[in-house]
Amino acid sequence: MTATARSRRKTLQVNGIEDSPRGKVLSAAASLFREQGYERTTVRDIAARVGIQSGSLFHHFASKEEILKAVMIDVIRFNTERLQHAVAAAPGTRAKLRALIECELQSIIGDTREAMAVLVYSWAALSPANQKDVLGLRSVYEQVWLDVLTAARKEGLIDVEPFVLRRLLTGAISWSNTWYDPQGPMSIAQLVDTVLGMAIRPSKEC
Amino acid sequence: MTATARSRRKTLQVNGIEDSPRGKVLSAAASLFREQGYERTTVRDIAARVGIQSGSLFHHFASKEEILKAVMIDVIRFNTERLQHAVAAAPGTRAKLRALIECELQSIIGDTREAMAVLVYSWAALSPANQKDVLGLRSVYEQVWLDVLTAARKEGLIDVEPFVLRRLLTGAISWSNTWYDPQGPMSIAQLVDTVLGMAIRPSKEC
DNA sequence: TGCCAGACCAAGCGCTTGCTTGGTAGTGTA
DNA sequence: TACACTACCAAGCAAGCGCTTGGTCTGGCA
Repeated sequence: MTATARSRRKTLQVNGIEDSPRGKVLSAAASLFREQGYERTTVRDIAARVGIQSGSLFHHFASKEEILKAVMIDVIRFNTERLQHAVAAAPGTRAKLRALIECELQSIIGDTREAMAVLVYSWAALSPANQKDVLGLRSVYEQVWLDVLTAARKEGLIDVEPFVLRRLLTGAISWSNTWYDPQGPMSIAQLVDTVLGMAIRPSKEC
Repeated sequence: MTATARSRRKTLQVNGIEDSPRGKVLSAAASLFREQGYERTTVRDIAARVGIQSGSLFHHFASKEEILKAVMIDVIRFNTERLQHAVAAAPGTRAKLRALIECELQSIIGDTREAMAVLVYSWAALSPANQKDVLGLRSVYEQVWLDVLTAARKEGLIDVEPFVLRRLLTGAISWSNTWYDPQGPMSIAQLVDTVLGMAIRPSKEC
């Protein structure tokens, strides 16, 4: 890609990260962290993918862990915003629930796939203090889910305690990044419906 | 613990691993890999927990990765056997399905919790050749699941394609090791029923 | 009693790691 | 022209890593 072409595409990259020098580092780091894990990825790997020297990374980030944290924060912010919009736009509780599932699947197997995998698999690499910071943002995201699930329960749409259901769905959905193939025979919409079918109270489906 | 007490408990430890010198290393390694991840755990950490020098580890294992591989293989063998027995003992397809879920939850939040977490989170640390070896064993385990799910579908007990359902359940179940607390308000039996309720065809529950 | 094999120690090698340092090129502003 | 600022390079340091080496101790068997 030429420098001109690169500077023209200036808003969002593959995973909701800007095309600034900083953004390019985050984008490269997210891919590498996903491919090899955080610890197996060296700062030299990241620098090489960006096309700079390893020392130059520290002009943009104070430490390797700051890069990891920034990847996580960016992807949570991006996905929280998307989730909130999708829920606001959906007409009823059932539609809101479907929107949540669709949104989260989109995050995990679609545009923010790389960074989301990092969030799950490299969590333990963050220091406790940084974990706490990231969890704070994460809880906003989770609250959107819990509000809808609580409403769904009041309406008798679901049978299971919202906290428990949310956690089972988190697992089912996030695991899909290990197997789901967008080019495969199953469409995302089909997968959304399947997951929705698992979540919703049996009798409401008859 | 005295040496006498240790040698008396001679068969299985916390995670289905023997109480030989080799077994003690595997047991310590499983805990540490789970607590800190594979890469962040040094051979010195493992040796210290066992109470030997780091170099002495290499009298029992050729490399650090061999330790990881051995942890994975042992836990898969142990759980495959348990799964097979549980399925054989269950009377009908519905009972077999319930047994599968119960067994897997037991593996993940019960006795082999540590090693199972390692299996999920440190997978990428294995070389491709070792991944292939471990996958070979894993496929035996998965086949037990698929056989039951295929039968369940023929009987109209489930609605979803076995492959897809298995993967959604894998995620939902394995994620529970991040949140389920055996001392908490929810019993394992309740959790099993909840998961079973999600798997089984809606109309069959009415 | 002599011997051997398994289990372990003490020391350290060679390499990679995250990160620091001192300096340079290019750009915008006054 | 002078200055400031951002982005970057080239070189390398100190620490920590997986693993090796040569040797010691001990229990069991011939």
